Amino acid sequence: MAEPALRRPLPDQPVPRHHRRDDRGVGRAVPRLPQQAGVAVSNEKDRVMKAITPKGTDYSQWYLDVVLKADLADYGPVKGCMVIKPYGYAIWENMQADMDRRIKETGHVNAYFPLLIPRSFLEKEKAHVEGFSPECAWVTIGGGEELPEPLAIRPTSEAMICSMYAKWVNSWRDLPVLINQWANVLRWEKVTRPFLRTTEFLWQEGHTLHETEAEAEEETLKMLGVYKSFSEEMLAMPVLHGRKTDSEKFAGALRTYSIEALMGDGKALQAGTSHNLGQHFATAYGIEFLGRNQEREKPWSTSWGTSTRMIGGLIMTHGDDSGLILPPKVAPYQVVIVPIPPRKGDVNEAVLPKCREVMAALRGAGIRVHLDDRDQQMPGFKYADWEMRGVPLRLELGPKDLEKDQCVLVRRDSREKAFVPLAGLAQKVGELLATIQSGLLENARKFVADNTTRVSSYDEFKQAMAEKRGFIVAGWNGDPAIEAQIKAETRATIRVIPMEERPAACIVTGKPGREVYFAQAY
RNA sequence: CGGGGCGUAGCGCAGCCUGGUAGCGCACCUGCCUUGGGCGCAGGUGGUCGCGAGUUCAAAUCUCGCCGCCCCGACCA
Repeated sequence: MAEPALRRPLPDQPVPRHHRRDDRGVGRAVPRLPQQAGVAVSNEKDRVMKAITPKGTDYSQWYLDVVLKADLADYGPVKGCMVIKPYGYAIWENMQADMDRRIKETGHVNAYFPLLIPRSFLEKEKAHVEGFSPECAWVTIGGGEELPEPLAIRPTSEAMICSMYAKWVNSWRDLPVLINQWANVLRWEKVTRPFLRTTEFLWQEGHTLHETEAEAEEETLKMLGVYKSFSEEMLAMPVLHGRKTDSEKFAGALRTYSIEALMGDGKALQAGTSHNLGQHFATAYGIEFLGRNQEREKPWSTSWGTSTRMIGGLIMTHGDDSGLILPPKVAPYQVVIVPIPPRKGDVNEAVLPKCREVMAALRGAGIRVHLDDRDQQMPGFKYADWEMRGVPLRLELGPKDLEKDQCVLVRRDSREKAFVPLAGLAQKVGELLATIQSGLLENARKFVADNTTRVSSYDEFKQAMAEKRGFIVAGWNGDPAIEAQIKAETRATIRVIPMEERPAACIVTGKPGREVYFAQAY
């Protein structure tokens, strides 16, 4: 069988894939195939129809192709509002289940707060309302009548939740309040991209109250740590973590921390944020409690969130020119079984029953398995199809394998192929999945390391930004004006200030400062 | 919000310049055949050409207006 073909990415012609009814590739720097009326390139027409734009040709087109071709999402009728399709939603459910477990293990409970927020509520915290007003959507009519007060569709829930907390908290004994909610939020975005920045998105938002500033800070950092380990352990997506500069801080926060991942095109993606809100919201929303010393006090609050944006990060961290590559821990199907039907007249009709048997055995071992028993598709089609969807392991089982009591396992990440005895298969599969999971993280870490540049002059900085982007470690003196200047001149912004302080001279001014991580942001 | 591109079948496109009532590939349906890397053959289904005006005997095609979508940039999660 065509062993060499196994190692070759399928779309071996740079063919821009388009979607919907637009972008003919005109005006874009991408090659087009010569196109006669109706005659797609003859011997490769299928390949042409199904291909994904190679990353190197057009990274953002590659991303959109993968989202659509892997069947993760589709565009809805309203700009920026996507449908998360079952396959994409299954990934989210896997992420959600694990994140939920981590949130609960750190002592939080779930609740649900209303979607609609009265304008007067939102307006109580000045910086907050200013930060969100440009992207807020308002409901002004209800039941056919104009409302006495417009209602905001939540862009985030601090206003609603803090208002409720004001009712609920009376004593230091009521603290801490540790509540999380899973919800949708809406932010009116000018530029949208599936998963990365959508008008409506799904997330979890934790909102907590604490007796002291130290406790609030501890909570803020604890959740940042939860996000970091989730990202690395589940998504195999390595992240930097650290504090945001004032210009990147959440509207109304005292301090914002974030985790930042590096995408395949050298841009950074903020994948989760955690805020120490100080007493700003307690003050604005009138949350007070009677303290241990019998005096009225204001609690310290935090909030932290991760969203469906992480799915975008997942795609761009691992995907290749054949499509998605999913870490086993979040893959809806960890193994897909492709049966190779017996030839006509072949007495061996045991292939499908055997596949079902194998599926049952793997499921019994807790492995998520799908049997692709569609009889109208060729095996080769199925290989390409599931590769596009990123299934970590493909299991082929045909008449020849039955004779030898074996099957064929092919890894999505390395395309390595192995003949494996059916006896003890579940254990072998489990091991392979674990290997793939850790291998993906390792590769991603290597990518980050290879694309992190430490510079000591602004010239080096500019050169690094022009040549490879990625993370750039450089000295900064803490001046927002310098930060703005660097952004204007290079597009790089400070992604995080690392937790550990390392002194370094500012690359622009030469003044004493500290090392920070720069990158162009998504 | 600025720049660019594009709206014709589910998807990708041709037709438009030079008006005459819509075509190709894939997908889909039926049958046969095939199945270890995107099978093959034959026959089918499917479109008020983004919307609205105008010009004309006649508009996918020409004119004007509107709407939408994608990409790049600015801005913001």
